[in-house]
Order: sequence, then C-alpha cells, then structure tokens
Amino acid sequence: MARAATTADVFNAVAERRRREILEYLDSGEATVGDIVDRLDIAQPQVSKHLRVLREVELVRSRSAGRHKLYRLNPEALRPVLEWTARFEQLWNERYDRLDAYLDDLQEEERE
Amino acid sequence: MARAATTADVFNAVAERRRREILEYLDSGEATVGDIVDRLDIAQPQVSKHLRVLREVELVRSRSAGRHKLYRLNPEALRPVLEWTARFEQLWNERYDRLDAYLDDLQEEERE
DNA sequence: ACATCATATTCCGATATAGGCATGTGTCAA
DNA sequence: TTGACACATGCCTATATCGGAATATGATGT
Repeated sequence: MARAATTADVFNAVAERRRREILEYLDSGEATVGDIVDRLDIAQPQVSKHLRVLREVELVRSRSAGRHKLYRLNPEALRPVLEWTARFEQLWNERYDRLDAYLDDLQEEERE
Repeated sequence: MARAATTADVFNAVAERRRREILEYLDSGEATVGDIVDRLDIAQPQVSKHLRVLREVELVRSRSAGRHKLYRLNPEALRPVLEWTARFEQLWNERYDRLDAYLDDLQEEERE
C-alpha cells in the first residue's frame, strides 16, 4: 500500500501547500482558474488539477459562466480538521482558556 | 517532483490516519511503543516509523525509561493547523458566532 | 557473556503523487 | 466554420510513501 490518496479526505487534500494557497485565495471570493494562475503563479494545468482534488473533497464548488468557470470556497468541508485539532487545544493552554480567547491573542500578535 | 515528504510539515504528518490515531491515544498521557501497538493494533515497526515522523515534526517527544521509550504529545506543534483552519471559521457560520459556541454545539451533538 | 525483551532500522513491492508538456473539450465571436 | 480563448485531461518522470517481514540496536537480568 502507498500513501493515502490526496482525495481520501480533507486532511490529505489540505496537506499540499499549493492547495492551501488556493483556498486562502478563494477566501476573498469567487475566482476563475485564470485568476488563480495569475495571482499564485502556478501553471494552468496544475491549478486545474489541484482544483479537481479540492472539488472531490468538497472544499470548493464551481459554476460555469460562459467560457470561465468560477470556483468558490466551501469552508464547511474544513470542519473535520478544526474539530480534530481543537480537541487538543486545552493541552497547550494550561489554564484551559476558551478557544476564542486563544484566537483573540493570535489576532493581537498579528497586529504588531 | 513527488508529493511532499510526510515530515515536510505538520499538515503532511497529520494527513495519515494512523498517526492521528496515535496522537489521539497520546492525548491521554505518556505511552510506550508497546502500549500503542496493543491499543491500536498496529504492527510494532509501523508504530516506530510513525512515531519517527511525528517526532521529526515535533508532534511528539520521547524519553527513555529503561528499555522502554515513553512518548508524549506535544500539542503545541498543532498550532499551525489550528491557526490556518480557524481563519476560515467565520465563513461557515453566517452569523459569525464565536468559535467556542460552535464547539459547545459539537459537544452537545456528541452527547446524544 | 548470554538470552530476552523493547524499540529502531532496512529492504521490498505496490501505489500515487506533483510538475512539465502536449493535447483535448467547450464556448464565444466574427 | 474558423480562430481564439478558458479550462480539463493525458502522458511521462522522479520521488516518496505505507505495510510486511527480517534484522539490527539497546537495555536488563542472571
């Protein structure tokens, strides 16, 4: 047996940097394959392939618009990752703070 | 180029089911390689290999105790995953609820 | 020194990837 | 219909995985 398919689940799909970058970009709204190609400087075929993987795990959805295809993020599909990760949250915060407080801290750090 | 190494970052390390299971098990405290073998029913060599990967990305630490080796979770290393995933959180909740409320809901669901 | 227990490493085979490049499919406009 | 544009797919190579089996390393007790 080899490594699990990238389409096996969201964890595998998201393990790839490029795909994470694509998702981050789509965070700002619908985008065309060409938009992604230009913005992230990835060859068009690879973008299409990555989008295929992301579509298979439901991380993105698409709709056709003329000869373009608009891709949009489906963040719901990331739930399993958040859920799984969050179960360990209390462990790295000895005072068992709530997660939102933790996230607030992160935002403050980013501000500096 | 092939797929990124499993030790390339935490995302890749955590993409593997077995490794996630090992981390979940270690959530309950230090454990021996043998403990993991027994509890998760994975062959010993594969457990050692998985632990190697997890160690390389700092997700676990180890200490020797006689002829045993005790592995413990280092949840800090999961931060990048939580941070990255959390940035999309507001998107899957139209009312922009706080994340802790979201988690509370999850707990209730699990209770049933 | 030796046998034993606990863990790590190596070799193997099967599989699947990501990127590069060429090509196919589909849509629009003249 | 033809050409141009947007996107998808196929083929190829290099690489890295996972599991299984065998073996190596390391510590313990006698």
